[in-house]
Amino acid sequence: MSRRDSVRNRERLVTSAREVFAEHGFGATLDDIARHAGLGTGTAYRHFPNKHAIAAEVLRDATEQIVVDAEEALAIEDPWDGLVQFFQRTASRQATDRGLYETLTGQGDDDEQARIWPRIVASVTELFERGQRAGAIREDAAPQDVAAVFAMLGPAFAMSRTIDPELWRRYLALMLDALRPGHPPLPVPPPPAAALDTILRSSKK
Amino acid sequence: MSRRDSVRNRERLVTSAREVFAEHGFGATLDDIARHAGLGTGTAYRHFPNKHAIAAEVLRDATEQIVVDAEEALAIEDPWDGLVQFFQRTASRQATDRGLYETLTGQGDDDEQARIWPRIVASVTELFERGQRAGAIREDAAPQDVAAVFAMLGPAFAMSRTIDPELWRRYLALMLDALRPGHPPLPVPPPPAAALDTILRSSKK
DNA sequence: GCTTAACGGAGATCCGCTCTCCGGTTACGA
DNA sequence: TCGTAACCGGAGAGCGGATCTCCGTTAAGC
Repeated sequence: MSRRDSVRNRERLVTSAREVFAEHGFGATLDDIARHAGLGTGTAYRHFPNKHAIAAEVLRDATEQIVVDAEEALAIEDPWDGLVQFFQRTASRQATDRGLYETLTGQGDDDEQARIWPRIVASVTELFERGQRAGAIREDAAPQDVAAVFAMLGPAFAMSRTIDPELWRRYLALMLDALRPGHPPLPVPPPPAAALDTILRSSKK
Repeated sequence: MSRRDSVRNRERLVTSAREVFAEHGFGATLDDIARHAGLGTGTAYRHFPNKHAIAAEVLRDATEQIVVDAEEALAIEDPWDGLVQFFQRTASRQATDRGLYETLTGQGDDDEQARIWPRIVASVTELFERGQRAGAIREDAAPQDVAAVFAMLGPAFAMSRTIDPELWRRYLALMLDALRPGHPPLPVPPPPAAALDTILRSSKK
């Protein structure tokens, strides 16, 4: 049987990783995580072969929540309200969890992004098209634009971190206003749906 | 007197730097620039003590253009048309010049940003407030939001690079629609004007 | 042609991150 | 209570990527 301290330290590491990734993003070091947990690096590497392994464990919960957000949004009768709730909840999570933003956005753990992405896309597309059929969303927008909106919120999250934790709500509201009907037609067609996965990976080298 | 080949090589380096910074951003290496110019690293370091020095020379022209854009926009009678032209021209420059975006956004050369920033802010504030007085811009927007909009366009520029060079126009149009009057009030006040310089530095460590 | 400034690029140096190794410590069973 | 296996900690080896130097070679200018 395994020792009590070993079990306890593993938990501490996971908790620490959650906090460190949230605050400093995926660029954080396993050493950082260990130190933040009050443990040595050796201990960290005994429990997890590398950063990827511990990240996988931490990220799964966070990304899974996004899917839940989308499903809960679909349960709301009013299509626009549903979309707004989805955006707000999901954005709120990303505003306080830099690692989550990076993962969804293709700047973090590729495997986890690949795993969760199709499921998010499926739900969001449904949510979006429902809103569009109901006339709550402008005709010339496309589901792909949702991904773009989240990508563009990234800098807003960064500003929130240094200026005012709630600032991102202002810019999300701005984007939502733009998605309403009653605007002149958009000048360029949306990116092809097939490019959806590439959309956010773009900032990569 | 200095040798002709020396003069020629210096020019080649500057041209090369312009191209390399535009394509790969400020993270590019002096070695990269030298190789792209078809010259050796030693040559690069003889002409410029470090990356900062050559960047300063290259960036000045590019940032200066932004100021010109703003002034030209002020010369247009219709306040809204002026603002749109400013956004389109300046965004167009940034879409094709990654180094320029990074500089304006505080992810590149800090000195050059500090140098040009006040002048851009002055012009843009005037441009923006003129539009607002004319009722072309929603009441609850603020000049600071312009900086935020440019920050948020960053991911759109990245997408343009990999998907379609003109794609950023779609998302700029989206943001401009949102700046028009006739929307529900924004939920959070704009960042303080004093935070303007910090706004974009946010993505930094 | 000769002198000498300028060139080129291999490699020294630095830096930050990843991961290992092993002496010291501690939990747990007998 | 004691012995031992399991676990801990953190110094530092290894690695990769960037910056910058050094010096033998090249060619411009007279």
